[in-house]
Amino acid sequence: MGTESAGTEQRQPVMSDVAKLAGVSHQTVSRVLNGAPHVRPGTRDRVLAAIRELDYRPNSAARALVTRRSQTLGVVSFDSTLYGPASMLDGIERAARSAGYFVSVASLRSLDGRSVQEAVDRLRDQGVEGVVVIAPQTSAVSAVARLSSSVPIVAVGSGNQTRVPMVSVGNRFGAGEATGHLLDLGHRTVHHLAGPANWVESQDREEGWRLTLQAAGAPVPDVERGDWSARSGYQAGLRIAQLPDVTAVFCANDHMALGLLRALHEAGRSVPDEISVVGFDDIPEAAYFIPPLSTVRQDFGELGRRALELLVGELGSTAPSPTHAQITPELVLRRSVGPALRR
Amino acid sequence: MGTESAGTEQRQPVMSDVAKLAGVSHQTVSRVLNGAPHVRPGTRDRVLAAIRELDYRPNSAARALVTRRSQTLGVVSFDSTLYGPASMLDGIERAARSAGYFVSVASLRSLDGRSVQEAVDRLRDQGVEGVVVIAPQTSAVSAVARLSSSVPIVAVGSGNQTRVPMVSVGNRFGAGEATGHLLDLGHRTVHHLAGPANWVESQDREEGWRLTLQAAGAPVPDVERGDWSARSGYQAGLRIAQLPDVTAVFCANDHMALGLLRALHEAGRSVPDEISVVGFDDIPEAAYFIPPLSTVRQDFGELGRRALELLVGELGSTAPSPTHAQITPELVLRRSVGPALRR
DNA sequence: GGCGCGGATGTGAGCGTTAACTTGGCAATG
DNA sequence: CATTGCCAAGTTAACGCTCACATCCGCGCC
Repeated sequence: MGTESAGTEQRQPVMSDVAKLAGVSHQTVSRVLNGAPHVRPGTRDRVLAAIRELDYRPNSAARALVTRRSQTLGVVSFDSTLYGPASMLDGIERAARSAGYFVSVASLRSLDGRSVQEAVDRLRDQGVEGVVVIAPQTSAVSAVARLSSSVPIVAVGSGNQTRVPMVSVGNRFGAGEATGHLLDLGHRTVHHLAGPANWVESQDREEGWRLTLQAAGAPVPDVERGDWSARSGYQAGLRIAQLPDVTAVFCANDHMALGLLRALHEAGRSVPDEISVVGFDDIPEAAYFIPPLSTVRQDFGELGRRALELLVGELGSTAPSPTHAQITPELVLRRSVGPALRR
Repeated sequence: MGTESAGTEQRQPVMSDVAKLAGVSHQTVSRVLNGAPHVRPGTRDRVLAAIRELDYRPNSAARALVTRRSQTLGVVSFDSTLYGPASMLDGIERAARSAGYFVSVASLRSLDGRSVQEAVDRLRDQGVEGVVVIAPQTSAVSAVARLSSSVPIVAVGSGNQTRVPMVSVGNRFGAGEATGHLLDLGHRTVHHLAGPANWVESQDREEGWRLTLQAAGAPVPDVERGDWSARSGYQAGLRIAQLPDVTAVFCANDHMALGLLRALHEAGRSVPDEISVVGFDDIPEAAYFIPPLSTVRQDFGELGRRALELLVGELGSTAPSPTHAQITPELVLRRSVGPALRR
């Protein structure tokens, strides 16, 4: 008459249920589950059959408790709505899965260090074994650097911080390629529509642009600045369209380039005949802008994968080696660039 | 001389360490942690001080083991690189956090039912308390419906499946609004650039378009079909540009509309003078297409939030009530539409 | 002034698993 | 034929927490 009286109780089967059914001890079931040696094939088969029959699932909490390993990694992401972060998250998840890990996410509300610390703590409380931080703002990066945490952390996408292992894109290189190409086409100089000043990515791309101009002895125009959005690109574009001597613009990302293209279009300045435009990222839509946008391609998925690889390596060894992997971006030429006409 | 000899051992503090330091029993610590009543303020303070001093963190695995609650929800997502899924994921995560849950993600490799089952199982093995499935393909939706799972599931974004609680967008309504508006402007009929045939979203939008045309007694042209990408929109656009009598096109999403706009531009067919175009989604860039795209806005973040709300409700009650919430999209007018000229 | 009562705290068991031993065999060895 | 050694299991004890219950204390009551 107890609560267990009904034969078909709701209770999930546990290891000892399987053991009983297979006529072995629970430890043998554990051995089978973990692929431990010294189990006779026949025994193994009986256990596996029992597992199937009961539809037994090991309890991950119990396992985590005793092994002290949760098989879970955390990802801290700033604005996972953007194409870049979303792609990285995707890459990380796929890589994590094939490495046998689960992925738990935590979005940041704001960019300050406290928010990063909070997110990492949250993940840590959940018991993640390691954390990937996708937080390209300088403030966040330095926050990560001074993070007090017992779990391994790797940062992704940016920065030259040395204390934290990191995988990043050759932003300076990519910016240099874009700028250099425009100069080679005969443009006297190249204007720059930069990203937010507090993003490492912005800073690096701007630096790559500036250094290339200086190396070529070209004048360095004032920088226009946006916030990565098409809207901000449009507004900057309205200003740029007023400048009489602009013949080439390098944009820090494709979305702003989209806005710029529209502003130039409305101002009646033809791209690429009057003005050449190059973006950064190579989002899937870039090839379908009007005109198709030349841009610097970066492989976000690969970025995520490499970050995870780094993190898993970190987990294996006890040495917190501050590695710094880098991915090389690639200039993709489309119709938005052309030779300088007036000169 | 034992391994514990060093005063500064690595071992994470546990509840009994806190208890010892505070001069109470572990149970009292537990009470403080869980906000249980019957703890004297002074005692509480001593415990809190001890917790702070040791930087104690409760072990979530141990707690999950005994409470049988992991405080974790799972999200199954198809292509979290796309704007829609990424935004929903973001909305879900934020909502989950404020409801006190962690979020674990699992991306699908392919669309078939097996893959969905696999992802849900994976999450379940991890011990999630509930699952949100963002899987708009018909195959996935029906897979969810017949999913054998002990955890509550809600689907998001699509479908008219009754067995599973779901929150979706009024796709038919939105499509009808768009189509109706174009007809009101005097267009004899409206062409449709549809999404993949196996997506519920495509089907619903197509149906909304078709019904509106029929209700208005307008002829129903053959449907062009893409795969949501700008590339496919461009290719369809090249075909559409050949058709002499097209004056209005309703696209199943904004990305395809972008491709369409470029194809029309290249073919020398002016938008909106010759052809009006309406998209669906209102991605942030839509306002910066050339020309700015009229589209049907859907609030993905809200969608995610509502899905989570539904799931949490499901968790509370034992009754698996198949609710079906719906979000109403909104037509946003921009310069890509105009009155029909020839008539 | 003994009694009951409820607030504050302690005790012990158990969640489901793995780790570390222990125990039986049986074949190879001297 | 006793001894070693290894394979194939079983037994027991954690892991760190919460739950149910037991205990202690001081107070108001008749």
